[in-house]
Amino acid sequence: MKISTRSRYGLRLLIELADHDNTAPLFLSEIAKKQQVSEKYLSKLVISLRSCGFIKSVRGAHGGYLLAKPATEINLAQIIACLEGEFSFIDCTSCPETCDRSHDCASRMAWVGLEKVMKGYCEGLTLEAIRLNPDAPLPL
Amino acid sequence: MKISTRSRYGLRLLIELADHDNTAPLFLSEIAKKQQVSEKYLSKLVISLRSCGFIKSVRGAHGGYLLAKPATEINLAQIIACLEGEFSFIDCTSCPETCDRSHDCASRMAWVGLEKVMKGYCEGLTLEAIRLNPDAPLPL
DNA sequence: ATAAACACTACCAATATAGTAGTATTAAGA
DNA sequence: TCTTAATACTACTATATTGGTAGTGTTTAT
Repeated sequence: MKISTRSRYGLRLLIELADHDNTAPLFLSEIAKKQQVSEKYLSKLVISLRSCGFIKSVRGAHGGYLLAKPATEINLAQIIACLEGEFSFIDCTSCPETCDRSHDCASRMAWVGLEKVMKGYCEGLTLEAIRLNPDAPLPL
Repeated sequence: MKISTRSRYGLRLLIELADHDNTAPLFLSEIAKKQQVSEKYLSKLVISLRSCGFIKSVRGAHGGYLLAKPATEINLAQIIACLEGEFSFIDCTSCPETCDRSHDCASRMAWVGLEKVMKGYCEGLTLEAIRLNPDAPLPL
């Protein structure tokens, strides 16, 4: 039940972009260096982030990446959904057919509730709020 | 970020025990059959569940398993911690040393908050409450 | 033209998860 | 006391996921 490095690195990358003056693009090489992460690996993440509409890229020399929309309009639930494929803690919550006991499963109820709580928190937390690093991590 | 089958099966097994009259032990073979899961696989889970003090076993013929304490005194956070090894969504929350940027990491705050919310929910949900299948968090 | 940057595809390695096999131990009951 | 039904334990294998690399193609400022 660990969050993957995709989400971890991806969020950090977005924070980096949000922190940066958004008029000029940021090189991936620069982000990679600053975060001490493989540029090649990040280059796979940005494809997802771009297709989800969080960032836009500038190709060619002096290219790079910038946020495609204000950090106030991106929330953690969206970022996770983008990088993990979907926001789901267990398959039978979104797709009851994956298990034939879904119709009457006490344990499923617990998982559905947990996922709901997680989603609520993440939807309420914007990239901007994360970036500003509130010393109290505002629980729901 | 999926919950593992260990936790899923483990929770279902505990519910089975909680549903059962706790004076006589339940065979693992019976639980496995009822849940249509490999008995061998369950036999590994019960070792963890027993060492965490949730269940007790009766060896020999007519043996089996029963709850070691009331279902009201076991909560979901404990069950997850038992079966996943620990209740942790990301390593740097409980152990900042795993990452050298922990001291000032905006993204870490977000994960700490998420984990806190998850833990809060799970600690508040007892096995008994799960078993009783509250109509609360139930969309199918 | 050249070099700097992203875009894309394919692959490999490491780890974690899921599941199996087989043996040892315990205890009820004939 | 022998047999049988059950848990206890150790070791192994298979599969899936994750993390990461390699290499080539494309775009564009200079």
